[in-house]
Amino acid sequence: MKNSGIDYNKFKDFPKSYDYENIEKKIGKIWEENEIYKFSLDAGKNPPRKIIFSIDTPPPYVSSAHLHVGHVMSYSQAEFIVRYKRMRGFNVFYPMGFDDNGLPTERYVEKKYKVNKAKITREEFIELCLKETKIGIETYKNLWKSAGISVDYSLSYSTIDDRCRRAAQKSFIELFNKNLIQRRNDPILWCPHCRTSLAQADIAIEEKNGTLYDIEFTSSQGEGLIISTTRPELLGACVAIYANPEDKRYISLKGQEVIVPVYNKSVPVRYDESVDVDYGTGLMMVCTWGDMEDVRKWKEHKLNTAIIIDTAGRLTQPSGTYAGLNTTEAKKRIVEDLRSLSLIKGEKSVIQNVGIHDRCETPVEFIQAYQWFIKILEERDKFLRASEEMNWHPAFMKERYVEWVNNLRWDWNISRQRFYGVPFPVWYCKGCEEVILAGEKELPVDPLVSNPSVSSCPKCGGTVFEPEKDVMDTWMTSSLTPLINAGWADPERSGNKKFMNMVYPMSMRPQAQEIIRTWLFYTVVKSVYHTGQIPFKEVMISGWGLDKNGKKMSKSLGNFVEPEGIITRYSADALRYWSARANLGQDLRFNEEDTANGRRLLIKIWNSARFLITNVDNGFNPHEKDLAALGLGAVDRWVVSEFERTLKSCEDYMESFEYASALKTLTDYFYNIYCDNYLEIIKNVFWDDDEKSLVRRNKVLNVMYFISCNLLKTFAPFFPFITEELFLSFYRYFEGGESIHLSVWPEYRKELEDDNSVKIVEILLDILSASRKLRTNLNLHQNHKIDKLLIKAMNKDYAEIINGLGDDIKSAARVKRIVFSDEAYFSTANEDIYIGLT
RNA sequence: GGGCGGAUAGCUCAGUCGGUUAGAGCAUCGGCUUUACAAGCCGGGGGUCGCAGGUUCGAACCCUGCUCCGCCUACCA
Repeated sequence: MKNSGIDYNKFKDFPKSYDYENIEKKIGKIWEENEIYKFSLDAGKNPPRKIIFSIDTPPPYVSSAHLHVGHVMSYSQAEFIVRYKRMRGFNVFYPMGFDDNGLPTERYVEKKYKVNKAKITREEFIELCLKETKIGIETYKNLWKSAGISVDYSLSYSTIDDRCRRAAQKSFIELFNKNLIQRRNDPILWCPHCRTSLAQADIAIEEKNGTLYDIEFTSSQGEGLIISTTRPELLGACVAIYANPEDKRYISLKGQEVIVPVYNKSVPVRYDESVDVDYGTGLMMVCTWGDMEDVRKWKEHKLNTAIIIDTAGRLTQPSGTYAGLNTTEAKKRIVEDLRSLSLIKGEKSVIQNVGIHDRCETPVEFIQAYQWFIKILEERDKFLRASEEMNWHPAFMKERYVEWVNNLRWDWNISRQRFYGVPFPVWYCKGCEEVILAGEKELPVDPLVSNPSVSSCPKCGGTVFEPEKDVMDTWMTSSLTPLINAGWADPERSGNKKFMNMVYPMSMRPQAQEIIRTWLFYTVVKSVYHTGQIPFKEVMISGWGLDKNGKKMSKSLGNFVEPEGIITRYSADALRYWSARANLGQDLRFNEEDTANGRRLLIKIWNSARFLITNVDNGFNPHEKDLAALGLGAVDRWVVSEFERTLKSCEDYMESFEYASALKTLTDYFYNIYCDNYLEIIKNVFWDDDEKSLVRRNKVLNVMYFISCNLLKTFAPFFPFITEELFLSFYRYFEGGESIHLSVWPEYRKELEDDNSVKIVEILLDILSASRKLRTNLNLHQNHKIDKLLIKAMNKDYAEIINGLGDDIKSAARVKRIVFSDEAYFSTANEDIYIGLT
């Protein structure tokens, strides 16, 4: 690049301190104004970016109030890799979505406005949701921008927008046509608080303290039978008594009926191997339905049905006097009644594992209703095979996925009896219940406001249609993010198979560990079903940000650290430094000290660059000659050689997503080799004005430029702000280009590795280290110039090397002369070399 | 009950293929301020690598068992 127009004088005024607060704001603006991260299919002439690297980034859900540094950690860790890939010449496709439909948003709005589903109209509710969605998106964007997340925000999608609704509905129709979706009247998981059905993935397990009651039933022959249960309120729903077929105590009950207390109804005795002989009395009551096991027995043994709980979790008429009570109240009442009948024969405290709805923590019940299911149980193998085709980082995270798939119990129920979600593109014929689907061109459609395109039922000719009122599970949409990003359901892209093939399967899916069973799994399901392909090639799973005591940060615990304050006090780059300290997939405690360390590193980077910038001479041109052609001294070759090794190792780490080790390698080099040794050894050349120093100065400047510029580039994925600022205010004049983040990653040049220089400089470093120790022992200032450095070298080769390094040793040890002398008494790390100072 | 991860210096964490005396940062202690940086530099001290066995010439690392912490999962009602 031509550099005759450079104003070298302004380099002399380079700011002494790094004003991160203002500079980060300024750089953020520059990126935005110049659209540095904008995706374009034909992006980049220099360098040409032919291969697309596409990222399926998590769309955060609307409630932005819960954001903490752990989120920044997760997004940053993925972003280190993205920035690295961008500098490696990939055309980065990095869209950001916002997950703002479905129950999470509804829950958030319910809490914030203290409303509930029963007391608000659908329209009012949706309006509030849309309002909060907008606020949430803005808050998120601002935070991600201030954290330096280099997404192309013009590619944003929101899971409630037309595009996403179209995709979700298209997915439904396609799966329906492939016979992978069906509507069934099944017992399902139900949240009495949200009054909606749920899928297995929406359930969390919570340990609760409960009571195990021993209740006396009566056999048809009048014999008392003790049965232990934690749910006496379900007595009215009891449809059978079970024993283990091996249990001799109860063989005689075979064929008998048992009288359920309070209700005085007869239920049959059945046998099943799943009954634990040693639990309680070995007798078990089975209800409609207390848990999944009840459901299984009900199905397999075709038991009677006695439903006594309604959609609000209240007992119904068949429960008799308990009708209208919720389960907790009913339990209390029925226990009182049993007690007065002397039928409670014992009780003890137990810890139960109760399934709760993960959004509202209400214990789930089982009810029966027509629901839409996506078949997943019979296709497990496909989903397991898909996991083999993806590269998992870290590898052990795959196990969690495999475990989940192996433990699936239910097909995926996608029906939700809620308001704010994507509607099913479905009507039912009133005459024959035939399912009428919307046409693909009509999408997105809301059957509550539109009519089907057919005027009569193709099956029975009926002309009256009922719209499906339920909405789809929010994961029905977010499971499509790779396809949404690829324009799979976009009419304007429909002719452009080429684009889809370029970005899909996505190159990388970064995400947090807790949504492996939901987002990751469901995305695999959809991809396999729709395209027969895996959705992405690389899976990158981050750990959690923990608080100081090792607890997961969460709003409810009140232990979360807000990123904004940290960014203000320490800078976004410093927060990213903390994020880079955890190995991928490992949880990391948040420690303000670490961000302070990050800030120290940034300041050091600033100052070391400043040392170069303020010392370049007018007309300085680092590209005049190749480094190798400058006739460098041993120390220069050493620092370059070590850099090349560092670069190689950094690259290898980044390629395997081990950003933490990459950064560690870089900072070790930067501190120990470049700053503390190289700069300390050579800095004399800027103080002395003798002929020798002047000649040396030019070489040193070239070396400093080479190292610091390349090091800056390798730091850029981690610290995008400070590296950009330094690039724009200095290096750009020699490198060209408009952003360090669009510049080319340094080329590893093996020919610059120089083992000989490393060996030679090791001797210098041994002497330097010993002289520093000696100065400390003598209470001498490290820079205080001393007259003589005494050296005793008990090996001829060493003496020769030391002679050759004379100027550098004098410079490094801050001495005027080197004298070989047997009076050198102070040992160095090299047992054949001793030194002394006089 | 099953699965996964973790336990290394006072604290937060590295530790690659099993290989010299187990590392870093912070903290701590001592020293040093005109000459990139005191938000700095130089130096020191600090470890039974969770416990117990085993394999090996050699183990923080591999094997077995156990303890504690975290997460996921499960039908002891």
